[in-house]
Amino acid sequence: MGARAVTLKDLAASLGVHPSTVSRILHSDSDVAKGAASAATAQRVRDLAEKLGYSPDPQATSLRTRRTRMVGVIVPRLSDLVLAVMYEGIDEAAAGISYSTFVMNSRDDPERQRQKIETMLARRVDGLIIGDAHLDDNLLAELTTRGVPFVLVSRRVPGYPSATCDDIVGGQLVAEHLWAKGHRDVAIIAGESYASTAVDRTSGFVTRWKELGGTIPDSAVVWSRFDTAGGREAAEAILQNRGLLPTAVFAVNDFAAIGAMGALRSHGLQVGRDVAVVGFNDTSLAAELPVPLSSVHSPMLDIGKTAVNMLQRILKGESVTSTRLAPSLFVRESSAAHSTRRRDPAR
Amino acid sequence: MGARAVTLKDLAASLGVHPSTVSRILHSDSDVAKGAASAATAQRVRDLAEKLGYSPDPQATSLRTRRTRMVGVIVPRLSDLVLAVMYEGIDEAAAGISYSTFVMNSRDDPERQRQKIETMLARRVDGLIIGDAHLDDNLLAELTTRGVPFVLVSRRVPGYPSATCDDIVGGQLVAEHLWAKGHRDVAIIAGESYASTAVDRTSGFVTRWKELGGTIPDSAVVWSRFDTAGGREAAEAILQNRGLLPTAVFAVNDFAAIGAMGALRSHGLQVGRDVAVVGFNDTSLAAELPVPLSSVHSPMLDIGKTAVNMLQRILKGESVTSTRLAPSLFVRESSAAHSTRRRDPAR
DNA sequence: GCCCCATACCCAATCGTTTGGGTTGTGGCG
DNA sequence: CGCCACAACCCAAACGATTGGGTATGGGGC
Repeated sequence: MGARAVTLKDLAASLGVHPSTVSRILHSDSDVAKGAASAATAQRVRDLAEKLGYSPDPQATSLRTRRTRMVGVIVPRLSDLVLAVMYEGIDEAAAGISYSTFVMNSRDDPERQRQKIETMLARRVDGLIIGDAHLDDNLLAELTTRGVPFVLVSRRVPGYPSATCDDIVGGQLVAEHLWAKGHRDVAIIAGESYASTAVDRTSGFVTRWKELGGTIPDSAVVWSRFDTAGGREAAEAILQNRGLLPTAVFAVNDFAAIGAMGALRSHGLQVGRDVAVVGFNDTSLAAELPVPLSSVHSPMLDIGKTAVNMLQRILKGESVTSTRLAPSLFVRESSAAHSTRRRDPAR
Repeated sequence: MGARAVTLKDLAASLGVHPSTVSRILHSDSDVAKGAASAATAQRVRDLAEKLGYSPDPQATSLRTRRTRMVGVIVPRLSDLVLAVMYEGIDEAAAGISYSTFVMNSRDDPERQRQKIETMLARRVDGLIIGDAHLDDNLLAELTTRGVPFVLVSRRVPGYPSATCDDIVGGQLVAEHLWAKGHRDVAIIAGESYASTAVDRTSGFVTRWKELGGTIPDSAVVWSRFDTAGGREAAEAILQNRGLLPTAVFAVNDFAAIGAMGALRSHGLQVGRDVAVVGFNDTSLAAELPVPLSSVHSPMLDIGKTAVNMLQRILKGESVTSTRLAPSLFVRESSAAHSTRRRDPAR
């Protein structure tokens, strides 16, 4: 780097005061560091710091204070739009309280997950935001016993603090919508069973569906990957099952929904007329697709910001409770029509 | 954090040697730190370090060595799939040489861009990878005079080291493809004029098109945002222009292409039959869309990795030359058909 | 027997900040 | 006039690692 950065000592030397005095002055949030320096001196110090563009060395500060003001964020994939947006919320909120964030991709692989967490801890992050929690792993228990502060985001795991969308309610909204549109035969592309998002959205849907008087066979719930290819495969599986013939498909993720739309179209079905499709997350793409996709909006930015707030409180030693933010359904062309097709096993 | 981390001094004390000895042993990549310690001692040290899970404090190390092994990455938006994938490449390559990366979003806003760069420099990153370079800004010149090491990624600016796709060739590929399919009236959704990706892809297309004997009026080149909504608006503008009536549309970005497909469909045109559409980047979505989208594949992961390699060489003081990685065209249903529609001004 | 030279270490300064504890000097009060 | 409080500073020891120098010890060569 070009010019040697200006240090506290430099400032102190050129003003003829002691570094510690400069430190105290620059630190005090009050206008005058009470007891540390005269108002005049304080002003001189601040002026010079400003003029020379002094910025404290975070490494030195961290070394002394034992806090890095860095948080580690771990997500399945950053190229998953949903997590990318949450991360934007996280980063924005973190920047607002002058924290910096490290992100890493775990690809939802438990081993990689541990490894990434270790490298973040080796970097001495103050805490973690975990976006790839698995329901069936004891990683979180280990972190707790090691005393690592963390919050979950996107996915929840009972017993640990999390900021998520209320996925159960989200699933219910879809159930109510499809029921109201006259659908009685539905299938669910349910996502990965280790993710609470998938489980909750599915169970929310199924529970409400049954409350409304509907039935839904186990074979109508297809677990899948969250991406487009996964959605396509799941839809193929559904179409293969001659006993089903759903008039509507609920995919717990927009990308899976897009894949499903592709598969349905390949089978000569027109989405929005022959079959309804509803996704989840209301990613920016949903409204803009050739056939606009109905989707449950989850407040991804806010979820990210909430996670940061929670982590901040945990770092302060306060206790927090998990937050579930309210989703809302956006009905678009893919599921706007009333169901006309009746069950027709002879098709 | 729970247990106090174990330090060099701890290791030294419990083995009865001096911290500096431990440091030298743990440092030497060779089996024995030559001249520093006996093989036996070295082994004892390494064993204990392993057993106690010693990991050096990066803050302390950085303070002393004046290098943080962190690189700052700045992108327009991480929720832009293209940059997200490049970032994955960057992060992977960086992790491979035990560097960590900070990412920040500039939203392509020059002020925000500067501000984010300043906070990265305040964090004392060793270098920058810049993914949102504007052709018309002198930020890069400033960084150069300040002696900040950086490389550009995704977008290039003449005179600065960059790792990009060869966008000119990419544009040419599309021109050749559409020409071969019999199209003679085309429109371009050109992207943001401050981004080399947009400019190069467009000029590559136009140049080749003219070489092939085609003509393309200025009004057929519509500058736009890179996202879905931008593509939709641009397509609307093209359709509004009664003088055009293109049989094919080239969008310099897949998301813009998706938006355009939506607009075309709203106007009763069937993509792949009535009008061809070609995108750029070959994002994971392209192949999976209801109407699979032809797209120019750009090796995003490799671009990211290349950028890291280049930065590493710059940090070592070596000189580097910009790299342009070869694109390749994937033809899919959206542009597979031969053009049948002839110019029909009376439509 | 003496000198020299590896070998195997130890010492201490240093990176830039923070922070608990001095140390002056001045003014006010009784 | 003596004392005390207070303002306005200074001092020095950390934090954990690195690194350019020492310094004992022992063995080999002559």
